[in-house]
Amino acid sequence: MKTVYERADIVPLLAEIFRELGYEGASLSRITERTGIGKGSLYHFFPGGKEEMAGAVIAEVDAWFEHAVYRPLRHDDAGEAIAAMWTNVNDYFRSGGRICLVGAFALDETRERFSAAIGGYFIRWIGALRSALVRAGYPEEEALALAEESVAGIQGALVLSRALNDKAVFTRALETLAKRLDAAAR
Amino acid sequence: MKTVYERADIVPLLAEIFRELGYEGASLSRITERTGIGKGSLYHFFPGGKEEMAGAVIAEVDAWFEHAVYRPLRHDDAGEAIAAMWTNVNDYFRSGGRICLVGAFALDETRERFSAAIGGYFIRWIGALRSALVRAGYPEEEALALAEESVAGIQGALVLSRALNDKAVFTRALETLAKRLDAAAR
DNA sequence: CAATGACTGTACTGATCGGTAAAGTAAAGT
DNA sequence: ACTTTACTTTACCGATCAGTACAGTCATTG
Repeated sequence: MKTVYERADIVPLLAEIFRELGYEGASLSRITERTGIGKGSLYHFFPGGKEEMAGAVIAEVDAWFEHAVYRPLRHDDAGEAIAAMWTNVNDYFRSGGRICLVGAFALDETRERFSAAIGGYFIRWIGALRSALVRAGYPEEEALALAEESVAGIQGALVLSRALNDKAVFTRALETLAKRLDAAAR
Repeated sequence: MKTVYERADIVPLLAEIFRELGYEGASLSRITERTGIGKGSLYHFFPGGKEEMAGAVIAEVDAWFEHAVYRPLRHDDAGEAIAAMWTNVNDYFRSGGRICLVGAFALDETRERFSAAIGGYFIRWIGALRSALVRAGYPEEEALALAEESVAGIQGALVLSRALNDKAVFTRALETLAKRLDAAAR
């Protein structure tokens, strides 16, 4: 028997593994064990090895956010896009049950390998949210500060809810952050 | 020539290494390489190996916060203790140049090994801050929400400032969080 | 049906992993 | 001076690491 994969099918599996184990913790044998995909196949799709795999995962995460969050924030109705951001973020991170791969990579030496991609992810998130807040009527400076605070707040909520093993911490934090943007808008 | 160490001298060195490389990334050979301490010595002080080393590091971090932050928050003048927390936290994390080891461990599977210690660290931080806020005049519920938000905000600021490689993000975030506690107190 | 090219499975490499064993060294206790 | 204790150094172990090589297997194409 022989199961045939496509690169696009593999990346989400890799994403889940890197998320749970981190870059160093995700060894090739654990990857093959949990995906059922042999080393031969992995190196066929990712000749650059583990680093290329992690790079592909970051790129896919980035693409998802770009499509589902950043672009709406930049171009759609500001209020709707911001509201959609909160629900999309809550769903994406499974109410705190899933962590942010990019944020996790930023914390250890893995950052050195992917600093451009990691930086870009957050820069664009903050920039897109800032843009929406400006369109919603905030002054430039306040919009930037609030955007930065919101993105940091999400990352912190992920750390805290995982540390306390309590999803409620995450959803509660998102609600507080969302209300702050609404409240300040009036 | 023979250099003799004490356990208490080694733990801070280990702390810096685990912080930078993460639990999985901190291999024994990299530890001996960076500290100059041989495996024999390490296993003499930490018979439980890497896991005991990381446990000792967490315990020391925890003890520092307990002494420098949590205890003042619980027993000293509320306003002063909160103000001291912000400056101590800013110094401890070197204005964002240093990450929170406990927070980093919470994000990957390392959490499984140390879940009790990790959970306790944050529970006590939030509890102590909550206590100070109550003494400062906040109603119980609001105090808890603000404490949780502050601790999460610090963790998020560390992630973000490291991702953007920009210490200003961290200090700015701390100022915003500090002002929120002050503002709500009036 | 033959040949091609995309993909998989297996077997392997040298390096490094966490951990162990024991000889060696220095200082303190007697 | 001799022993004990504390610590370091060196050498080693089996397991696992990332990565490579290549024969085998299939669907597609001519």
